[in-house]
Amino acid sequence: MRILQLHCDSIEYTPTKKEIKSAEEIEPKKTRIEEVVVCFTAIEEDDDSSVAKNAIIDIQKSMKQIGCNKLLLYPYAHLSSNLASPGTGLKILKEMQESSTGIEITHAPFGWTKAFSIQVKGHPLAESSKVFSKDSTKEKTSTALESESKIKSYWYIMTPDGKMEEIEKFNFSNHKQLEILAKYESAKKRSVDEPPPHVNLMKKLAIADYEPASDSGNMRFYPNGRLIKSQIEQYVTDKIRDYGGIEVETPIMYDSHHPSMESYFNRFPARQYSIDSEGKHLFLRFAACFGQFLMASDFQLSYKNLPYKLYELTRYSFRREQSGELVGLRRLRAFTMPDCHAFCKDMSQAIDEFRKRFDLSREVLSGLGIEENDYEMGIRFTESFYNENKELIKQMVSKVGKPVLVEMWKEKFFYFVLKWEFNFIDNLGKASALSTDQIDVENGKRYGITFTDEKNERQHPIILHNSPSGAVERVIYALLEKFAKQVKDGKRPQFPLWLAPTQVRLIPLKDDFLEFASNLADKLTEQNIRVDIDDRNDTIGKRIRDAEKEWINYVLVIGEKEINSPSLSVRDRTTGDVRQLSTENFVKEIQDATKGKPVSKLNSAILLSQRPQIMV
RNA sequence: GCCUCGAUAGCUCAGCCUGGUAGAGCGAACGCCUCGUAAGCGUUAGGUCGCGAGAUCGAAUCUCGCUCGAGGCUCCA
Repeated sequence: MRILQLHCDSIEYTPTKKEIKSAEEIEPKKTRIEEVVVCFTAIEEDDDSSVAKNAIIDIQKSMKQIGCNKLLLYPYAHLSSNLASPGTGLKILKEMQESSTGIEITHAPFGWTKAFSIQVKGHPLAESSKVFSKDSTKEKTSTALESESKIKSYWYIMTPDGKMEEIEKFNFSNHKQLEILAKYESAKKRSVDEPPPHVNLMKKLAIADYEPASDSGNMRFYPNGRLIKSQIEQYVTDKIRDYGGIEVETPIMYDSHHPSMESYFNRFPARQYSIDSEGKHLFLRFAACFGQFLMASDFQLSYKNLPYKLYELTRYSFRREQSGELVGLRRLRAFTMPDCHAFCKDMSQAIDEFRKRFDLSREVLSGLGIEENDYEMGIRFTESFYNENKELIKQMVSKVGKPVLVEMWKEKFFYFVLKWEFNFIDNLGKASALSTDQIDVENGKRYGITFTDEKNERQHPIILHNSPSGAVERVIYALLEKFAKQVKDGKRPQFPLWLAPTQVRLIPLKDDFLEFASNLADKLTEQNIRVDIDDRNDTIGKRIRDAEKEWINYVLVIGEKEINSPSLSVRDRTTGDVRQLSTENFVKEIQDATKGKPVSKLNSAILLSQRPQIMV
């Protein structure tokens, strides 16, 4: 709230014209007041009753000082560029008027254009300006964020045979990773004094980097990173569409005063980015839920259409995580999230679908190169859901084939009754969720999503929220952390061939062989193989070393021998050996290794001499 | 948000403790070399030492403030 306070001999104002629809209903007549303090007042966004009270107390104090007993509150928008909505403005103005004591107080009409003339006294205390804001600098937190810390959870380990053991009594000696997850989630543990290894790798492999000109947690992706990310995005999208997901695209920002948003806000514990635009208070989505639910609520759904699966790959979702929580590609403020919702007619259908998505998620992770022993499962449910669906839960745990972490809530705190996630455990013992799915029993109603059932009655669907891979950036993080671990164990890490930015590098020994190499490159490119040519004027050893540093799987030196022979000399990075292969067999080997995965063209100049160095 | 640490060439870093003309390697440009499976050689260019103040004859170096970044904590439904 901003106030310009003037001690006046007199003020005279005349309302001339309504400025806004919600202007006060008054008789526009000339008003004159003598010996008065006039407060030109702008009520700003975030002002509330406490601000009104503080302001009036402060004004009364100064009025006492100058010995004046008459106050005119004069709504004056021009003091601020961050005004509250007219409704709030008027409400707070009235609150100020009502909470005053022992003075004569009036206000000039709100929402009117007014003409005024004023005579200000000339003493030192006659003019002052004041700014009031909420006393606490405390951030607005959603009720979900606040209640999160109050949740009462019971922690168990469930073994593949379906037995639940209290976490304190479980013998973790053969389940070190699960122990880390359990300790990580249920208690707090451990201080690490080094940056996670993937941060260095993401720079050295020219995948991604921090962007100092943006907000923290908003990364830049270099050509290599863009290609890898794009391949993962395409793969996950293909898998979800095979499963039956229907891809859509929805806006990334929403009006926080939209009725469906306001209540969801309070059920989803995330901090948001806000954008003010033309009086609207917008926020950047922190999930794809909004868009898909709003869309689905406009669809005319029959039980015959269900389960109906909507899918969106959000580039991006935004969560304003606390600055200290951000780490490399593990935790970001802007991230790409495949999000697939299934609208189901009843719990039985939801559970059937839930099973399918569980299998889908395991398959997707495996296709990405993240295997079962790379992650640990966590499963969370309400006590009542567990009692009614023990078989489902036991079957899922048995499928994983190893003990899983269980969190059980006495009552429903969130909008879901069951949730599971696969957690990747990194080199520093940090757990982060990849795939996840939830059974949501609230949002169908909240968003007014309905379908017509067999009896021609309107019902709200149960909604599943699945991300079969988790955030794409986080998948890259998991892969890089896995690679770092392999390096530590003395192994040579390797991107799955379908993710490698360059799959084949040709090294012509001399310029004379460049043409041959180009022709070969064209041939391989036609077969959807990503091939480039190191035509730089460096020794053969140097160029092979550079290819090694880029983790390129196949290196082919092109010299006299190759030109005069039908076979290629293929240096295979996994072994370091050179093999003689015909072009056909070489192509086949690559196509077999990348079968069923998306293809993408090289995302850099084919000649290395034409590429800038990305020094990171 | 709290604590700790950091900021010097395009990149990685040395120099700072103990104040006195700004250093290396990599990379880049140019030239030599035309090479057979993890680093060939030479020359050159490239810096407002994050910003601001203080003390000093003199500051990359000491002191204070600020900005930005990173890690940890908290957090991660």
